[in-house]
Amino acid sequence: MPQRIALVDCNNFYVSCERVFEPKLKDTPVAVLSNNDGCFIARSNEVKALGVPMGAPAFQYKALIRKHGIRLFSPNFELYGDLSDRVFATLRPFTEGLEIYSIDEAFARLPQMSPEDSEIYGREIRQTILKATGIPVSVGIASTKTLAKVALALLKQTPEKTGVLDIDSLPDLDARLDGLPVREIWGVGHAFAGRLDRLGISTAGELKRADQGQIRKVLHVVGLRTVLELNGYPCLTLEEAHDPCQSVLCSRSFSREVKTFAELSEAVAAFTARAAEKLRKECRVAGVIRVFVETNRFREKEWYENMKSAALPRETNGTPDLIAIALSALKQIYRPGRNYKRAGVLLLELRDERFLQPDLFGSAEEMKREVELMKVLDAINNRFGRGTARFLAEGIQQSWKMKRPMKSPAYTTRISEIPVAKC
DNA sequence: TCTGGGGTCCTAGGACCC
DNA sequence: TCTGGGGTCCTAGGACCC
Repeated sequence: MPQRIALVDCNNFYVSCERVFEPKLKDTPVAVLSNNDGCFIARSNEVKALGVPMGAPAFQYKALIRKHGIRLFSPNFELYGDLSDRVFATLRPFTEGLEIYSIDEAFARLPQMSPEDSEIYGREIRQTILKATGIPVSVGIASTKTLAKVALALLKQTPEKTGVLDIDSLPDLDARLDGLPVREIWGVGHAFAGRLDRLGISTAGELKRADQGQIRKVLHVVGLRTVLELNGYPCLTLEEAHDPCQSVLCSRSFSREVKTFAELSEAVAAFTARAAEKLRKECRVAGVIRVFVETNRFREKEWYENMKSAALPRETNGTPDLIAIALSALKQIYRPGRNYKRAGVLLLELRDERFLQPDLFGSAEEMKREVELMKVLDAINNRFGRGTARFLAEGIQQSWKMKRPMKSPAYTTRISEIPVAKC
């Protein structure tokens, strides 16, 4: 019997998180915007039905927002991350292996059972997660990851909202695949869909039956794997272990345009500090740091972007060393007279911090002191909130900082913000 | 006026080496 | 006049995902 893979996907996840703590928002139009309240990054079904696409800029929909009373939120990733942890902790006991794929979805290996039984099992998972966390999920079940994704796509087409589908329970699967646009397939993006269209392939069914040699030529091995998976041959394994990360990125758009080197360097220092913090949390050290800046690509006639990578004299995850290198890299790409809208810091060539060793001219003592200092810094910021203790280079006012005026409280992670029950 | 952020993997092409 | 072949490493860019 082939393996059973379930894809558990949280419905409209960020919106669902907000609704957990404001139940009256159920069945009303709700959306979550990106930082600076720029774009739609999550939409309730009601907002989707109004025709607001994913990633749409909010300012273009002002009239619609007002007309339908769409309730907007600034993003609250602290809340979403915590609820995500709870959802997957609830899911885990139902599975024989779990791959947490993103903040709102996970692949799970299910015990062997028939499609009928697996749907019953899926509904039990759904009920349990809903009861434990308040988050509604959908479950797609199949013999490969790609087909489990297809099951979810087919689920969305069906009017009856059971929320669970085992693809092998469908008597008319081939007909359903012929009705599914190829762009809906996991692994087929904008560019691949265009190339497939030129081959006369526009549906999932056609892709499944496509000539594999031709696919390999046009979409390379990545596309070939997708075709094999559609045919029930697993090519993508369940990645149960959390792979150590290969890179750490911190980038932000500014709330306004930034002109001076002083302000830009504050921002880059702050992003570096944040990236270093993430690095330490993952117990990694970086060998290379890359800094990039960008003007507003929607407005500037002469759009400017540039980046500079710099090797670190020794691998580290200490904020002061990283800031020093980042700022000297920034100096090389900063051009006066530009209006910068975005900047970022990328840490690369990461390694496990256990392999850290002092460089030829540094002392082990010094290194130890730095590690201790970072531990204290992280402990303070964990306890009292991010940025409580920071480096002067990051600035004090930080007036360029992104804005989140409509953010909900950190209901589940800050003692001062937990909901209060009133009788 | 106002357009997100964080990742991974793969390929192509150039530099360089023997 | 005649000017190889194979390998690795690096980087940039493309493609995908949520």
